[in-house]
Amino acid sequence: MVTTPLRADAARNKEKILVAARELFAEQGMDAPLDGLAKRAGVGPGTLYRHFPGREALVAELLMAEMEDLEQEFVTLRQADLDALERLDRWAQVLQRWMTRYSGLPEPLRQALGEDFSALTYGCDMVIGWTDELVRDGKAAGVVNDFVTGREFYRATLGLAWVAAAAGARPGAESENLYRLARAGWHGSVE
Amino acid sequence: MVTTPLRADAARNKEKILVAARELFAEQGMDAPLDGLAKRAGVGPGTLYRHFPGREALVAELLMAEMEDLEQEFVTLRQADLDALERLDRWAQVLQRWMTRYSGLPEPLRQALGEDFSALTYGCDMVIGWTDELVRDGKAAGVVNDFVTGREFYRATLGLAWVAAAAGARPGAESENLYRLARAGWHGSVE
Amino acid sequence: MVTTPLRADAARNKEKILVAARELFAEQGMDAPLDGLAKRAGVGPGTLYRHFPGREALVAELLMAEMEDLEQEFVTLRQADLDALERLDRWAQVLQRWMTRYSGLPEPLRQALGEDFSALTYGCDMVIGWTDELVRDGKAAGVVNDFVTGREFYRATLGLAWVAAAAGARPGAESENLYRLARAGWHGSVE
Amino acid sequence: MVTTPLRADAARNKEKILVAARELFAEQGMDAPLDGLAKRAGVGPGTLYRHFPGREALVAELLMAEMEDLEQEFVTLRQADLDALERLDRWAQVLQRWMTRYSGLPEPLRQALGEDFSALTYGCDMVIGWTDELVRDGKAAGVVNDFVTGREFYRATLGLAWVAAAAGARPGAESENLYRLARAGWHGSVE
DNA sequence: GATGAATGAGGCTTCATTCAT
DNA sequence: CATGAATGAAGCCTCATTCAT
Repeated sequence: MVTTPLRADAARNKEKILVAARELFAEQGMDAPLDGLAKRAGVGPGTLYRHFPGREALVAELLMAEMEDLEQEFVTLRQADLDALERLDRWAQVLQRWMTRYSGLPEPLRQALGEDFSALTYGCDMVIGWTDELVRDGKAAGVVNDFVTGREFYRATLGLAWVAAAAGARPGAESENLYRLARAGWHGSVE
Repeated sequence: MVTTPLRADAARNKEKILVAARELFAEQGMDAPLDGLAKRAGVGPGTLYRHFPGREALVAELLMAEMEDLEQEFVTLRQADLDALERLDRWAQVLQRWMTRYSGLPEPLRQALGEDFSALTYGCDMVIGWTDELVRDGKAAGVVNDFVTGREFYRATLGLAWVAAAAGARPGAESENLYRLARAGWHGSVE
Repeated sequence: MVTTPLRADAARNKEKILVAARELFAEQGMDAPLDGLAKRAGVGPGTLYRHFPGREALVAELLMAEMEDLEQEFVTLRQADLDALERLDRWAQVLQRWMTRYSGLPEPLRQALGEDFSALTYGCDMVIGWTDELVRDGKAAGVVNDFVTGREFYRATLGLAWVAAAAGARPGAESENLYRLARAGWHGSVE
Repeated sequence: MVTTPLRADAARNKEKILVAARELFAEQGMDAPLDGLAKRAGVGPGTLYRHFPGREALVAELLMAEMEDLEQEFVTLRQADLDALERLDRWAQVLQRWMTRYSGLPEPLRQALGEDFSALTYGCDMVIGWTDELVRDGKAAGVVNDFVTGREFYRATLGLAWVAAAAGARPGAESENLYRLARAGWHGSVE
């Protein structure tokens, strides 16, 4: 992918938009009106549109930006002196945090799962790939159930992240238990 | 709650609306425009609003109507000559089918989880109660992990039902595995 | 065409819209913004949209309303005690007045000529039919060139009406001459 | 009007724009978005605006460029060994071709007729002047009606060119007749 | 001078909800 | 009560035009 470097002002605006989007999406969920986003970023709707033709493109870029952090965490985790199970535990948490960083984010992530090509699939597939790597390690180490794949792990995490993010969800014990359930799911021996 | 009995024509209209809603929601998902619903039911939007002040009320009533079937299944299941694990397996399937009967249904169900009072909470709490009963039986029989509650079971099922309903989800094996994962979650011994 | 009679308020609004449209189109031409029209009529954009889904529908209705007047003139003319030539002269004037009643009207009329079905074709074809009747009479009376048809007559009139309506067109003699030219065109012998 | 000669690159850009405009206008009509024009010409919109402050200026220049061809045809025609009537016939065709070279061109031409000063008036007046010359010859030869002037001839041609360009206009006979009508208009006797 | 990013006023629609009939 | 018309706030997008780089 060849990307001509952006002009200074364009880069500045794009950044302003992304910053504003992070705030706005965090506050109002990911289907907050884009016009409002433009206003918040202090740019015209046309500018927003120039940089991101449609919400999906925006979300994709937003996630890609954060995916670097995610990759960082992945790399660190892989190199860490931990056993496979511990790694998966941590990765699950990392994933969940990533998936719920913005209210409403799980929705587009789920959608990406059902599409072969979309602005998001590329990024998501990357994440699934990382997950799969850890899951395979887990299986090799005998701490992950046979039938679990990286994709399954990812999907389950996504689903649980989604429920856990219910509006007035009691924090603490409840999320805890949900996670234990999932963990038992991929780790626990069956029967 | 004292409810004055509806006039015959009013009752008929309400019924027409509910019937139309079932069809419409089945076709277009639960956030289909209400205007279209009114038209399909052959009533004016005003009438729709007289009976249901907002979409949530409508959904709640719709679900309550179907909850009778669900209760029926619950009762049957409880009386069936099955062991606790088998019961839970079947219940999980029943639940999942119920949760995905309409595309978009999981969303309001999740919302209800986070609210103390809403048109849906009453019905959902009932379902959770039934689930809890089976879960407790399961624990008593030693086939359900300690930390799992009916509420958790319900939540996990909801989350997984939601992911499983991704647009172009490959049917078959994939959903299968997701379910196995959940099952291992509440059933599987940990460590 | 079965038309259920409009409810009083609907009829009132529709009328308000048509009245406003007449004013607005007369002032700003027929591609004046519809939002502005709604505002001028004192209704919401939704109301406008309900009555006329798109500009074309509005224009068509507007013209149909005025076509009644036109038909009236046609009928009167046909019954009048005039020779065929005189009739055509008058009809040409009537036509031209009709075509230029609103600034910008010729454009959609021209478009209708090129379409087989559109909101306007029906009305236009009616007008062309009337014109043809008079033209045929003219031919029978030997005052119209052979090769001229009602459609041609209509088209020529439209084209000349369009030029004549140039923004700052000098009124008077100029239009006069244009008309004489057209007249000589279909009538043939020059006085 | 004193024009400082353009720098070589500027001249090149202007040329690129005009070339692109010819193509674009031919494809999409004269109200094609200027953004697209700039892109097609491979220049920024700013450059476009530096050379042509607005669409009208561009159109004017475009036409002026093509007017040289037109003048060429005029000169040739005048020197040709033809009688006055034949000349007018040919000129009418030349004019019409010129006026419909781009879809949507008649509109600005008409506008120019109503303005005393605009980017287009100069060019148009020139064309009208040539027309008038031929018309006067025609009158002298007794083949043009008295009341017809060059301006009238031009206007009638424009109007008929405009109608003839209706979207789905049946080609052939229809346009033919329209032309015969116009011809009979200025020439008077029909063959 | 050239570039192309930014602007921002509108354009058209949609739809939950209210209210006249 | 039922009806369905009206409301009007948004939503998204386009494009002529200006201005920072």
